[in-house]
Amino acid sequence: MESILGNLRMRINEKLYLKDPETSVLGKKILEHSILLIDKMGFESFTFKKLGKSIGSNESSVYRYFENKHKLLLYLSSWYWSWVEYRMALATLNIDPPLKRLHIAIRELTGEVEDDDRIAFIRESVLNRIIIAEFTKTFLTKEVDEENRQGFFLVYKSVINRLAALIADVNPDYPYIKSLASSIVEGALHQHYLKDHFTTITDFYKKENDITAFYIENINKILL
Amino acid sequence: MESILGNLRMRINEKLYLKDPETSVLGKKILEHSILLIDKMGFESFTFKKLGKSIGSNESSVYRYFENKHKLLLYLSSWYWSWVEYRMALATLNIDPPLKRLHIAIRELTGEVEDDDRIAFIRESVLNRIIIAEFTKTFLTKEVDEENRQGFFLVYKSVINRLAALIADVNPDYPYIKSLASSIVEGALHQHYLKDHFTTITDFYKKENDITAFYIENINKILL
DNA sequence: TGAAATATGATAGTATTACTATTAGTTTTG
DNA sequence: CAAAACTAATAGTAATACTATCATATTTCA
Repeated sequence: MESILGNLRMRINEKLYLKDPETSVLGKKILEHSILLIDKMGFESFTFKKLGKSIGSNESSVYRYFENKHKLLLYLSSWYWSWVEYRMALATLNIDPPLKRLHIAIRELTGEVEDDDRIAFIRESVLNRIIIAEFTKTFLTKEVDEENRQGFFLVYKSVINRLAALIADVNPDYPYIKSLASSIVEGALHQHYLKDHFTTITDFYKKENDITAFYIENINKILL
Repeated sequence: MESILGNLRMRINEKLYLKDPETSVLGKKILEHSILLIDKMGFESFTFKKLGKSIGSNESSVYRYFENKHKLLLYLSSWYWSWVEYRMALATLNIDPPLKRLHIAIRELTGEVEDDDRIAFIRESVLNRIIIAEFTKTFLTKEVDEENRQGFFLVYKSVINRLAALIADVNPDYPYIKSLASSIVEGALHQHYLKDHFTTITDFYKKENDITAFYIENINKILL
């Protein structure tokens, strides 16, 4: 298996930060509290001034780590997808039957997220809510092509391509492997959002979660 | 068939505007040029000041029609989904075989959009690009629940429920009818975006468009 | 027709945002 | 223990997202 399993540092593009936030106490506080604040007030209302205040520090100190809040969100997103990729790789490790491996990967990508206590300053369950509510906005911008060229979405695309590879192991003749993979990853976020805010257009309700079953049942019918 | 076929006025929640833009020359200019401007510069850079200038008018005049640019985008989105709903209803009219009717609806929802010359001040092909790039942002906000309660997303949900009804006609026993419908509507927008900006995670390329085939093939396998 | 109502355009003003720059103090490190 | 690096605080700028006011032009309808 790849080097991804060796350590718990996430793959994050260096151009996303000015100073690596994982290397200092203040940096980790910025990550921890930016997640909590964005979750609480939404990305549009979130500002570096408010973040500075909430960590007993200052706007200008936050700016020394991140150019702007968009880059910070890209950083948190990369962190998240890198963490998901790691969990996906780990969960499918040593699983030989391709279909079983695919199901396990889909479970990791579409299921509920629990906190990972190995990383104290990131609340993964909260970060997951941010990804559901805010991630799509990171690429729906006029700067996508330039930022994509700079590699800001590499980890996200890597997760999708990993899923695509597992799909290909099950049925290499299916003609839309990549679109199926990207549909599942994005669609799962969307269904989670709908279950919390638009219950009349999903079959899922707050507590009970069959989103994983929905995707597994569909992919079985599509590929087999 | 419903009253929707009787006239070409779109179903738009009255709380979305202060003064109905379809009732005046200036109002129609606001609609026409806001579409062109948002498409050109992206929603984040778009301002009422720039819009006023581009129509040879004034910021304050635009504010007399719309409270803010978010409401304007909600207005344009409602207009779009209302137009799609109308086209969907028309295209499936008098088509009896349920599967054929479903395929036709999916073609309307996932295919390329051409301008509708009956409405001079709306360039539907451009509005479609805006929906692909900006619509998702209209509901990924902290105000969703309140705005949903006010009915700002009724037309969108109506399109999805109409698709869900067509799915139920083909296979009423499928357990995830609504989620399948919402996945297709949102997923099609996403795949169109990917084909223009993230070619490594779709099977579709700029010119050639098989997005419709992707959804029809999948839904056949899922439902039959 | 002419007064009243309505619509538009222009300007000014406010609070907030998204920064940049500077400086002074504090902590780390070689 | 001196130099370097880091942090906090403050001030300042341009742009945004409005609100308010007023003058003028246009419409309407009595």
